[in-house]
Parts: sequence; C-alpha cells; structure tokens
Amino acid sequence: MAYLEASVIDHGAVARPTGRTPCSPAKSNLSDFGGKSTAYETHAVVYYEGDPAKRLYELVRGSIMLYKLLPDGRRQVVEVLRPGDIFGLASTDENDCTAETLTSSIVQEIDLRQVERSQELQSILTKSLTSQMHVLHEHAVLLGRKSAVERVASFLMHLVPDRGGLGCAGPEDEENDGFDLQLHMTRQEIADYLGLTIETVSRVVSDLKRRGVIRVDKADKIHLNKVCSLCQMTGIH
Amino acid sequence: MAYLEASVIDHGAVARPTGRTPCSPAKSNLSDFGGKSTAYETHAVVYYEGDPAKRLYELVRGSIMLYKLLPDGRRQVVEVLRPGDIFGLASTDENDCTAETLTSSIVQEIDLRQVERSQELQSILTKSLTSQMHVLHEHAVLLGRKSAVERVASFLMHLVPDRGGLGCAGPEDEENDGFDLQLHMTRQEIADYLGLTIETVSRVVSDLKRRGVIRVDKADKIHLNKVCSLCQMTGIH
DNA sequence: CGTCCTCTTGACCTTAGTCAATCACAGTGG
DNA sequence: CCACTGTGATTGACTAAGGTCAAGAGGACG
Repeated sequence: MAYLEASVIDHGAVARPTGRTPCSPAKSNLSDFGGKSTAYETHAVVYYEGDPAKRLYELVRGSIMLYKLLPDGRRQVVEVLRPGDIFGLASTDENDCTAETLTSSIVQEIDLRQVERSQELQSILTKSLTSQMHVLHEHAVLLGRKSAVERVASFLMHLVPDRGGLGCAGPEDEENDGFDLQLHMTRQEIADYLGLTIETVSRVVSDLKRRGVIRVDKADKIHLNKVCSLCQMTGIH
Repeated sequence: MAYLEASVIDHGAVARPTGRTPCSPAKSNLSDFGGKSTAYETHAVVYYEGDPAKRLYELVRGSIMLYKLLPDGRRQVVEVLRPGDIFGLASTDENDCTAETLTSSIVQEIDLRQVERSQELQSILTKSLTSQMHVLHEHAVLLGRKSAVERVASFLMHLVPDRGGLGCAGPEDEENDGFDLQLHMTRQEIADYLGLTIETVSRVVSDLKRRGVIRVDKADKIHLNKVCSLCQMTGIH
C-alpha cells in the first residue's frame, strides 16, 4: 500500500525532527515542565505504533493524526489532534498508535517520567484525556452506526467552530450561513478516519456538491454553502 | 425500539440504587476518597446521557456498558467496563453516555469535586483513562475496518484472559486449547457494541458453530473449542 | 398450556466496496 | 514552452457484505 511504504521511507529519510525551537511564540501547557519543542514537516512520523513509549507530547501548532494498522494494510485513523491536545501516553510500554503530521507542526515533548512527579501535569492530563475520550465516544457512534453521508457530513461539521454541537445556536444570519474549510487531509486519510473507502468519500463529496450543499474549490478546500443544511445530514437531528 | 422504552421505564421504576453497602468485601481504588458503595440490579441505569455529571464512579464488581443514542434510536455501545474501571468523568458538565449495568454490579461513587483535591486520585485517573483510551483505539479499528466475522471473533477473544494480545504466548497445551465464556450480553447489546445488527451477530455465531470453532451451550454461554483458531479470525494476524 | 421474549433462519434489497478507466494538476526535463 | 510522468481524485460498472423484513423456533414463566 502506497501510504505505508511512504511512511516507512519517511522514517529514515525525511521525517526526522529538525530539533529547532519554533520561531514564532506558541503557548504550550507542557512547556513549564521542561523538554523541548520540535518542528515536523507535513507527513512526518512523530512515533510508530509498537515503538517504546518514552515521551509525552503536546501538539502546539498544526495537525496530527493517530492511526493503527492491521497486518494486511487496512488502516484506521483513530484520532485527529488539534493544537493543545496531548498524546503519547500509553497503557503499556509501547505506543499503541502511529502519530503522523497532517500539516507542518510544532510539538512540545517532555519525558514520560515527569508525569508521576508533577501534580499540575496530572491535572492537565486528566482534562485532556477526558476531552479526547469524549471525541472517541462520538467517533465510535460515527463508525458503528452512521451512513456514509452522515459520516462525511459529521466530519465537515466538526471543522466548523461552535456549530453542530449540543449548544449550537444555529446560524447567526439565516441568509448568510456559509463557511470556508481547509481540510489538510487527503481523501485516503479522510476515508481511513471515517471507516470508508476513498471512492465512497469522493462520491459523497461529489453528491453534496451536486446537491448544492458544498462547493469544492480544491480537493482540499471546501466551502459550505449552508452550514445548517449540512448539519441536518449528520444523523444527530 | 424495545430496549429504549425498557430503559426509560427502568429510570423511574426499577433502576434506582438500593444504597446499601456490598455484603462481601471488595477492593476499590476510590474507597479511600469517601463516597458510598451502591449495588445495582441487572439492566439498571447508573446515569443517563445528558444528565448533569456530579459523580465519579468505579465499577467494583459486575459489568457495565456505556452507550450513546442517536435521535432515531440507533445505539452504539462505546465501552464495556470491567471491575476496576473508572467512569463518569465528563469533559462538559453533562454525561456524554448512558451507563447501564449488564449484570448486577457494585459501584463505588464519589463526588466529582474530589478530583481536583487529590493528587493520588488524579494519578489513578490518568492510568485508568489511558487504558480505556487504548481499548477505544482498538475498538475504532474494529468498527471502522473489520468484517462481521472479525468483529465477533475479536469480541470473543477479548473475553479470554491473557490471549490474543501482542504478548500472547499461544496455547499452553496444543491439544487442549478450549475456553468457556459467559457473555452477560444479549445479542442486541453485542450487535450495538460491534456496530452490527442482531441478525448478523446471530448468523456469524451460527456460522462459527457450524465450522466447529465454538459450541453454543446457551445463547450467552459459549465454549471456544480452539482459542487459537478463533484468534486467527480476528484480523490481527 | 399459552404468552412473551429473545434468538435464529430465510429471502430479498441496499449500501458501500472492488476493480478499472479517466481526469486534473503539479512537477520535471528536454 | 510544452510533452511526459506521477500522484491523487473522480466516475462508472459490477459485486459482495451486511441490513431489512418476515416467519418460525426455543425457553422461561405464570
């Protein structure tokens, strides 16, 4: 499988961290606990599933996905992280997922052994894990119970801030309820996140386009014409 | 939908905690932090999705599932808890799942506000959340990428201690690799956990029976004839 | 013995997957 | 500047896996 080979090549040739600190200031919850800030290129691997877990990471800027592979090459992207998310914590001594950047990213890295030492760190961790758990629960519903259209609609809605949630206030302006999205994911990555094939994702996107719900400026850049009508297709209404 | 109505009836009529302490001694990680121990009947609801989150719970004995419902009645069981698991922590002020017992259970309950106060509690929490996260990641792979047979095989394998994992040593005795399981879940609950329909679960179980991999003594009492051959069907080999 | 409930089985249908051809676009090199 | 190549995305035709609907079997219980 193409992406698998690419990743393996990355490991040795491309994806190694540059080790320099970010040039622009970026807030990090973990920076108070020492460690270093590292920049990663797009599609660089931070760590591999099965590697020994040695560090705790915080995504400071950019976007990172965590995925698991089955031996025959099937892939499931289990989380798509946003700035502020903490990752790398493992219940065994090995990482249970591979962490790969979707865009160039800045990551704050500290030693895992710090975790036992700091009370404040534990508190931050609890909050972060709880919120990731919540996302994972929602995602389980998506993977287990939603149709292809509902999955894609849910995926797009998650990229719209303050909309589609329980406390969604609806559109501010009924007549002007559009939104511009930059996905930062290929069709393959979206498919592996939503438990679909690349062809199905493509077909659903084309269909939404045909029905006037979205406009596709670039494969990667999508305009939602009416957020509310897309939200109606997520299965949560 | 039948189970939905049943749950709603339970809420008022059956499922309320009896409030008595367990008669037999049971170790609990949370018992040091005060609170009370509560016994629940089979299919009792500990809390509902959307209810205000006020308490932190530890399953001391028995079995509990966490599930989410879509407005049209589709259900996804997102976790099946075992003794020692901690639940009830929410990222908002509302529970994101319904918690319902699968068997009669004993639950240790403490006030959520305790969490901020105790360092030791935070530490316990971090460990528990991390391990639940690991399970959720695996489950995402199951829901997103596995076939019906692989899902059922994985489900059954998870009920066999020390087998099927990464460090699985294989059968101790090649000729005598059987195992007896008590599921404690209806076909509907299994289906909702695995993202399948009740009919598909039933068909897969019948098929495994026909192929001699399992023996079905009762609907929820299954004997695995050869653990290793079932493990071969989980998709992880 | 009848009722209720869950589970099983069969027939049929729908959804999404598979396979393959084509398109679009960016980068490369003559 | 433009043909060539490679990659990712789209589309179409077909297939297969699992869902739907309906009927019947098997237990538990009053």
